[in-house]
Amino acid sequence: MSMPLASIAIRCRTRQAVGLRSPPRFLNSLRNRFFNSLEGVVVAATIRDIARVAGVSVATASKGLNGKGRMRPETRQRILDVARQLDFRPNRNASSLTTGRTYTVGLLTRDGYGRFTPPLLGGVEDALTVDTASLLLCDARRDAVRERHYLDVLAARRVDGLIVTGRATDPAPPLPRSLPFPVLHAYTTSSDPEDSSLTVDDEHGGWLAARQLLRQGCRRIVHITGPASVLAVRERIAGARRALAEEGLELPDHLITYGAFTERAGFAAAQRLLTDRTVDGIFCGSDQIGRGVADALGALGIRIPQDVALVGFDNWTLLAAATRPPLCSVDMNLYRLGRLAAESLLRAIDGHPEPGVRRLPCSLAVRASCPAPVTDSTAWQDDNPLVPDA
Amino acid sequence: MSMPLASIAIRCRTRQAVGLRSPPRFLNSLRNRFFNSLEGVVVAATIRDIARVAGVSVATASKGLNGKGRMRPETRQRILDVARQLDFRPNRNASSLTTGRTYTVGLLTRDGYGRFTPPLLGGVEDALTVDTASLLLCDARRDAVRERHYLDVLAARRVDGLIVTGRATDPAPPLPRSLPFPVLHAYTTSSDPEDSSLTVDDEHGGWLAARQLLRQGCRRIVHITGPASVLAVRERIAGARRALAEEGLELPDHLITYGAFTERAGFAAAQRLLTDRTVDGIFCGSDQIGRGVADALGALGIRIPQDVALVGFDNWTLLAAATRPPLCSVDMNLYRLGRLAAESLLRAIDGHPEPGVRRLPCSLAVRASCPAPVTDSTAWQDDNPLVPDA
DNA sequence: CTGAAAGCGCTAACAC
DNA sequence: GTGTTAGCGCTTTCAG
Repeated sequence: MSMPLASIAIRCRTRQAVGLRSPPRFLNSLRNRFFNSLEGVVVAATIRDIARVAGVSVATASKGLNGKGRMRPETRQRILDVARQLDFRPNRNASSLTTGRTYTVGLLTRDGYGRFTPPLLGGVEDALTVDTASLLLCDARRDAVRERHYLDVLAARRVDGLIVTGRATDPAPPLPRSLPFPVLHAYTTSSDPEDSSLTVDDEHGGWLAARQLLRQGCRRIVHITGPASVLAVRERIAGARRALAEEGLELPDHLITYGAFTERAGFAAAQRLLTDRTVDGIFCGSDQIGRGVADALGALGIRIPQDVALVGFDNWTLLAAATRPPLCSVDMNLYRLGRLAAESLLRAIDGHPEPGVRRLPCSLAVRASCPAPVTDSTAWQDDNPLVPDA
Repeated sequence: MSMPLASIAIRCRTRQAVGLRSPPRFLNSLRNRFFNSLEGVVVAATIRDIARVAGVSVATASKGLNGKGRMRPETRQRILDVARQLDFRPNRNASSLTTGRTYTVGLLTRDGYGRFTPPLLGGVEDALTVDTASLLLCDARRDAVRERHYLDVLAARRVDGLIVTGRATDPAPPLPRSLPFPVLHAYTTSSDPEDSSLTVDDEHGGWLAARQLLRQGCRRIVHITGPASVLAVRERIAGARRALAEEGLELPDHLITYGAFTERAGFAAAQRLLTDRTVDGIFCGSDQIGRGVADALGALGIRIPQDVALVGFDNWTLLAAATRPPLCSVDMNLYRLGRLAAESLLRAIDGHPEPGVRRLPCSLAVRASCPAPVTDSTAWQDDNPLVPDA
């Protein structure tokens, strides 16, 4: 019963090498079953081996292995035992031929592996493993040709679905329709409302940031942020205005500085703004800006948060925690976004697409630059093990 | 000749949904050929469709599509034309069944998607696309169970090879031998000398850093770095010592501060060290440390580089460029490392493994904190489009 | 130069 | 309960 697998006495390291020296017929039928091992080449067990050794038919072996159909418990057990002994690994490529499911989803990034995609990746992968699905990675950079190419590759591999990520939440031109798999846009969004997109609620993030400054007691709040051409920038402003309005305050245009999302820009803007010593709170459009602002305030001898409180955006721990003092920041919960995106895609694959754009709320990571305690559930939960941390 | 594909009049969005309502026999044979499109479900063309429409046999169609064998040029052309018209996409899972190659390689990271893996990813992917191979992503975190699980998954998917990355260059316990595919360790290394590893030459990096400080005219150089338990830390020290020795100088133990790779640690160490005002150069073990050091010097009124020159490590543009002044830094060329790792793996897949540990030289990104001109070819080439930049 | 036939590893419909 | 049979889409002999 525990009949060992044949171990062919050719010493070599790869299937390819074997393929080259193999006589036409004999080894050919074994072509994709070669394993390397210390003893040389070993042949991977197929379901036929299992069936033979377990003394059942191939069909029964299949059912036994997949827990399908009805059969005597001891038969099933025997099949499973044999499979374990022979170190059987069902060839998923073969099974997908008949089932039509590959349990593979593609991830197409238009952003390389910049700042936003990696945290997403972690969430996506975690959600997919539940369904034993795997992730196929495609980086289209910002190149339409590459993108087209990858879509072909993904189609050729018959992925069950696709997640698209990008560098901004702005609606991007949709992928070609009539793709042979459902698509879900994560972080980035599609301009076609029929598509499914899951992204960040930047309005909410802006609201959280401003409200935190208000709680800290700030009354004269200014905003230093990125280019106005970026949707997220405009939405965060809208959110901040809503928070201020709730207290009867305003964020007029002349108190907003648009620029780059960089430390340098933050530093320069802060120097300029702080000639007005009545400012008591700054909402920074990114942690990089926040970092530059903090440095500028430090240089000017302005105390944080006593004189001016600061809230950043992104909760990029590495940066926010190293700021002096540590930077309170809005977290976009990208890990969770990835997770939910993958779950939504799995539902779409199961025939329940969820078209339209959905936005996920942000949370707040309270730190010393604006330490007012957060009493409700918007506090940042550390469910993001994948943020590069220090 | 341009006979259109049948377009079944069932409106629905996914194969699954079709599968559910499909009568047993008829649609069953079409199970994995459903496509979505505006008109409803469309059936993907198979090689049989091509053959039929082109008026040849399946075998001929196959040869024609793959450019194999001999055949009349016009026959081949006809086949290709039909394939294009029918938007034919060969099912790679099916072909891998017969060829034994999946043109898929796995990437197993033990580091999540932290600091070092993403730049690597870009290089790996670029090298793989040349071979039309795809990347299957597996994040084992630091969990042995997950790792074991993923190895099974990869085996079940019959990947052609595997790249393993990790968070440090220290030799890690090898994967189980007798894996059914060749393995290449990138950045991380295997403690088994039979395995193939490609990593960074930290000794060279340390040498570059110290030599740059020497060129700047520094004579009393100190080193602030991470924990001594990290191999890279020790190797960089060895390299720095070699550079200093070339000038008859030394880097005695008491001028080395071990700590964490953080800004905070760099800041504190610099404050302590600079009570000794004869120090004129600091080699920082990471850009984070460098950043902290620069801030400390700034606070002490010490000018960079006039009073003290600074060289960092990692060339993490985001950090190094934002330092005041911008931080000169050693680049580990991770994009290139990824590229070369993938190329080496492809050779291993082709039967030419390259066992042992190979180390790739570093380069130097010269910036204002230590601006001595670099005359030779060790200057940092900007072939790393994937470093998150600003 | 082309095609018929066999087979890759696995699943599923249907008899027995 | 279990086995027989017929595929999935593609490649590869090998005979014509």
